Amino acid sequence: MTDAQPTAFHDHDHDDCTQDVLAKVDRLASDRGLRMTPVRRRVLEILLEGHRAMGAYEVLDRLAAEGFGAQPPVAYRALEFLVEHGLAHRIRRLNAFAPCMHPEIDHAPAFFICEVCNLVAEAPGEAVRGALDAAGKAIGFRLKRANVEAVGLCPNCAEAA
Amino acid sequence: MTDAQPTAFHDHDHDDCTQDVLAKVDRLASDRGLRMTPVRRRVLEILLEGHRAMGAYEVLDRLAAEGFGAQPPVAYRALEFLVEHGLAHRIRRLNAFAPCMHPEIDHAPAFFICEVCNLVAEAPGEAVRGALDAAGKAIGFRLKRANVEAVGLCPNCAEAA
DNA sequence: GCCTGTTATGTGATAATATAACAATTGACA
DNA sequence: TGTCAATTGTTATATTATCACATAACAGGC
Repeated sequence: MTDAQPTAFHDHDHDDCTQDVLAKVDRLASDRGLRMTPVRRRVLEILLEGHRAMGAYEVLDRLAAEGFGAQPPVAYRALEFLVEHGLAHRIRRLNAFAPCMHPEIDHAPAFFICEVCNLVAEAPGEAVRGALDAAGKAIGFRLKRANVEAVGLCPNCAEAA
Repeated sequence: MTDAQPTAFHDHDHDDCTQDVLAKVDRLASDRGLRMTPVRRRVLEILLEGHRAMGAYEVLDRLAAEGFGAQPPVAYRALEFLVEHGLAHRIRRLNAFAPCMHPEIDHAPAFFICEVCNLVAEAPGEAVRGALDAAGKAIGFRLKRANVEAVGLCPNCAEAA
């Protein structure tokens, strides 16, 4: 089951939120034999610090400051690993990355990006994906992956406006 | 009304297809007072040459070869103009641009990108958009724009595989 | 243990994509 | 025809991403 309400746009205990995801990831990594090396885990933690998408170079700066390698491939490789294994998502619209909030489930996420506060929420996208599948089927397209990214105002910023 | 079947993945008279879009654009431009200057029109024509997405620098090379300016802003500005007025779309996944095949109608396109032959089809995305709207509404998000991009195999390449 | 193939990391260099800033030109139209 | 706004041209630079190759860590067989 997926959360009906993504936490991003709501007050919540973010430490809990983070720990929850990390715990899921640890379990999942040992189940699947993924190697959560120091860089990779640290990158995920960095992404998890806020419900924002982070550019590779922003991540890289953090890594470099902490004694990891300081060249772009260090960040890109870790990010690629996370994305590849469903532990993070790439938000194309922002040329940035966000942690996956549901690493085990919900593998058809839709992203809602607030253009004011830059918060990014990962919402269940099954219905969207269903519609997309149907549209693809209608034209004989064999759909593998999709990215669905919406831009607009989050509840808080919408109210403020 | 939107085409039920996008032409991209099917045999068709591409000259007709191109002329059709250009004619619509001309009409629309004069209706709305858009200035289809030489660069802009040429860029649109270049995009229309195939049902592929084209990078800004690829467009730029073509422009430069034809005597237009040879610097990136020349291409980016024309592309931005086209996108802004709904005459082209930006395919974030590819860092590239595709002509709009329905410049007047269908303003919730979903894109289907073939990972083998690189053809890009613009399919009606009303249903997808509807589902996305609903998902957004459920979390109180005021949706402004969205990009929906699917990657997979077009009918031809799927059959070949 | 220790060799060995594989996977991961570090580093330098560079490619590809995109924008800022400002000058020169063109077009609209009073 | 003068003037303002929009467009184009050009230089420079910012931002994002990858290549290529060396070094290090790890896993499994022996």
